[in-house]
Amino acid sequence: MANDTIKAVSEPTLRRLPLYHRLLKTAAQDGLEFSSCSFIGSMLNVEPTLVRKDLAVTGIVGKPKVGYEVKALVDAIEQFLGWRNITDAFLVGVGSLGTALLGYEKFNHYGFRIVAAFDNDPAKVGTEIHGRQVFDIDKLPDLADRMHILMGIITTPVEAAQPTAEIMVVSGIRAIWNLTPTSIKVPEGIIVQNEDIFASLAILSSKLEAALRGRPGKES
Amino acid sequence: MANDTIKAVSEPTLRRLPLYHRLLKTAAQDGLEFSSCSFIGSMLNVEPTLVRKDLAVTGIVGKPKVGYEVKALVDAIEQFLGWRNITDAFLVGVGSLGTALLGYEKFNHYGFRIVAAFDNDPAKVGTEIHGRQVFDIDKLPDLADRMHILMGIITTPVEAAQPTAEIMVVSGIRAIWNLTPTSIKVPEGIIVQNEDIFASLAILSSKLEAALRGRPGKES
DNA sequence: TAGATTGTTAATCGATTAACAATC
DNA sequence: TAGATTGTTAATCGATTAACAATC
Repeated sequence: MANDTIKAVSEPTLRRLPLYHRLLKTAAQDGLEFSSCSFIGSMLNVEPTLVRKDLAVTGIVGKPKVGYEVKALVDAIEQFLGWRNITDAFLVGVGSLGTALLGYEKFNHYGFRIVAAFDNDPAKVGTEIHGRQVFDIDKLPDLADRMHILMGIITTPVEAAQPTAEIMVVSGIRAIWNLTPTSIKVPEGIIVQNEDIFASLAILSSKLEAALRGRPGKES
Repeated sequence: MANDTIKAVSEPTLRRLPLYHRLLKTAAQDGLEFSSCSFIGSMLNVEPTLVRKDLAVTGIVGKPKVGYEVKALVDAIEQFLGWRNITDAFLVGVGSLGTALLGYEKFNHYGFRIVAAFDNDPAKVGTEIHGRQVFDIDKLPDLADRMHILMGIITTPVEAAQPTAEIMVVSGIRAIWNLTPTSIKVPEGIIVQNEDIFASLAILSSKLEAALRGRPGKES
């Protein structure tokens, strides 16, 4: 693989890969050895050609008339998505969502392990949640440095998101998963993934509104 | 369709509207009366023209040289997204994420109110979480019918998502917010919004993997 | 082989960006 | 008025879909 020919993978593709992975992993457990793009596509409502293009990024090649080897494909997707190399992460903001995430046992299947939590609430500092200690936010830079932490998760209230991100960045953290409903600003080279569940809710809300009452402001 | 003048609003637009709303609401509280698209765009890293096109869906018109009236815009976005008409919703699956959602006080700012929760775990049924009672899942159809519930939220384990959706559909629920990492199948006319936080995580994971190992990623 | 399925190139579709006329 | 900003139409860009040759 010549480096200059490799193209950046599109975000839609990255969003579909976990869907393929889940389907194929289940199928593998049920004994399926080979799978075609049409099968995958029909199960997930994705065009077979698109499936083929998505799978191409993993480097796996299929066999005409047979399809792809399911186990190899599952492995290749995991490898591609970085799920095989567990990255230690810090979580900041031990509210209800932060606590929920700390309770997710399966996080390490996705390449992550939350190793410590942080908060600025003295009542929470010093406690332990799902086996992880809660530290004062002031301790983050030193601990991140000593533990070589590269990933941070923000589950603070919205107004604390930006300051938290800045603390993370100066502490050497290079990838931030931001679960607050705001988009944070970071220097060049820092990877940020904003996950705004209220934006998702807005879509549902809007569609229901449209279905029940029709669009406001556009009298027909 | 025919000569229907109402065009469907694109999903990217629907995702940006809450961002504009939040910015403008804060700005209004700070005393800002008028705002231009360039201001909004520069704050949120969105092209001014795109902001203008997005805002057009709300029906609000701006004044050349002045911009848009902030308060009117905030109201119009809320109206458009359906945040002004509170919809009662049922939540199924009282795990860590479900509990976290039940704790969100601000849900009604987004047009929702979770009025009851359901689970199939006898240990949870009969308890109360953040002021909402937990019922057995078998009680859902009857209660949904009597309370005219139109919206359902699924926070069950992944394998229970599809059966739960089917119960919701036969109970008259018309919009489903699915927070499990699987895409559920529903009949024509039912609105579904899948919110897969692990897909978001996959993107972050993949980008970090790319950055650490030299595969070209898509920096934001 | 014959035919299903892959891998790849071309066409289409939709969203974003650019250009520009209207207007306060 | 002059100029900033809107609203709208055209150009661009990128992702999806269609077409088709290669191949097991």
